[in-house]
Amino acid sequence: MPAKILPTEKQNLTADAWAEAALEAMASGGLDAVAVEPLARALGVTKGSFYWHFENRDALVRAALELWERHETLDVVSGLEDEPDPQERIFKVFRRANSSYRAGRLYLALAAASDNPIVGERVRRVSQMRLEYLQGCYRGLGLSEIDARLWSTFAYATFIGNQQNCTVF
Amino acid sequence: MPAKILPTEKQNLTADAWAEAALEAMASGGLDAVAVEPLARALGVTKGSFYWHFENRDALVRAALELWERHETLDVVSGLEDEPDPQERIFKVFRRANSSYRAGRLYLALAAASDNPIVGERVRRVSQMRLEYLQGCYRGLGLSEIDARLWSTFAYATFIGNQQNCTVF
DNA sequence: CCGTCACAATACGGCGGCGTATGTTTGAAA
DNA sequence: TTTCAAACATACGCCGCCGTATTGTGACGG
Repeated sequence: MPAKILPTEKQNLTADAWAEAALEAMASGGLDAVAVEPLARALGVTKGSFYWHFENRDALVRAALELWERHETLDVVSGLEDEPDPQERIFKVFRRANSSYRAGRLYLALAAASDNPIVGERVRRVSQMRLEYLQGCYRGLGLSEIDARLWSTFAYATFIGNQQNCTVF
Repeated sequence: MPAKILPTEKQNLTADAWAEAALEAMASGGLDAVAVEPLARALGVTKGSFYWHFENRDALVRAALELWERHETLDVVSGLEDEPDPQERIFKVFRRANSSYRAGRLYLALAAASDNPIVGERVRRVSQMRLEYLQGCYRGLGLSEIDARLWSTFAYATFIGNQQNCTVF
């Protein structure tokens, strides 16, 4: 949210605001909760506004996923380039990823909707980027390629499972 | 499916058949895919049949969840009472649970829909039963109460995360 | 042969979301 | 001031699902 400071108090909606609201809905109600009219009501506008910003509902889903992918990659990996120690990187990246309850619910909803081709492609890409990053950290610890792959997938699976259990309970 | 062998080839639908179809739909399309009319089409009947067997859609969801709970408890735990070795029990229970791809998708869909009170209650109960069973196994290995709890949750989280990754990829 | 009962088909009204077509406001440039 | 386009509102038709009410049908006991 760039938060443009402009004279008008009543801000016009941006496409990113819609995408953000779509993520919010997806986190709390799954992919099917990304519906135009309920979102419009939540944003205090009508869908006449929506169809100016987007072509249709699928375009909104795509935009939301792109936003999510950016958040997942930038917000987690950024700020770790100046951290030289791989062990410290692993700690920090898990701590950072575990901080948000919403992120867990979001990933769970997206994983459950991964049969949808639009969602599935993005989810697989994000998962692979996470795994490759982790694998790089373990390689930095001196592990072989195979061992790094083993331990990263192991650690990631434990993380995902714990996250899923936390959102269920 | 008791598979009643009766003269009539054209079998009448039972409530369990509807519940089984509901589970099938849930596994491949989430909770919202449990819709009366699409299920009726899939079963080759009309919804006029459905509303004779069930009060409404929620009743179907409840029946499907009960069926799922029975499968999860009976199909996994049954046949392990004659296995005395806890280590062997842990092996077998994980192997058995990992056998079905559909079960993974089902649990993922249910976990994603656990904000629904009907679903959430059942999911939490099943998860706890699984955890307690695992904890019992680890206790049987000689671990203390605390250690057994630690290792069982750890193992279960790894299992769940790996299962989720497998359904995504 | 006839009721009747389990099971299913048909028909209907309602609701909510999608997308479109067309107004209406507003800010800023010309 | 006029003009124009961005941003939103309004109104409409369509479709899919829910639930109800009513009717239909095949099997079985009497």
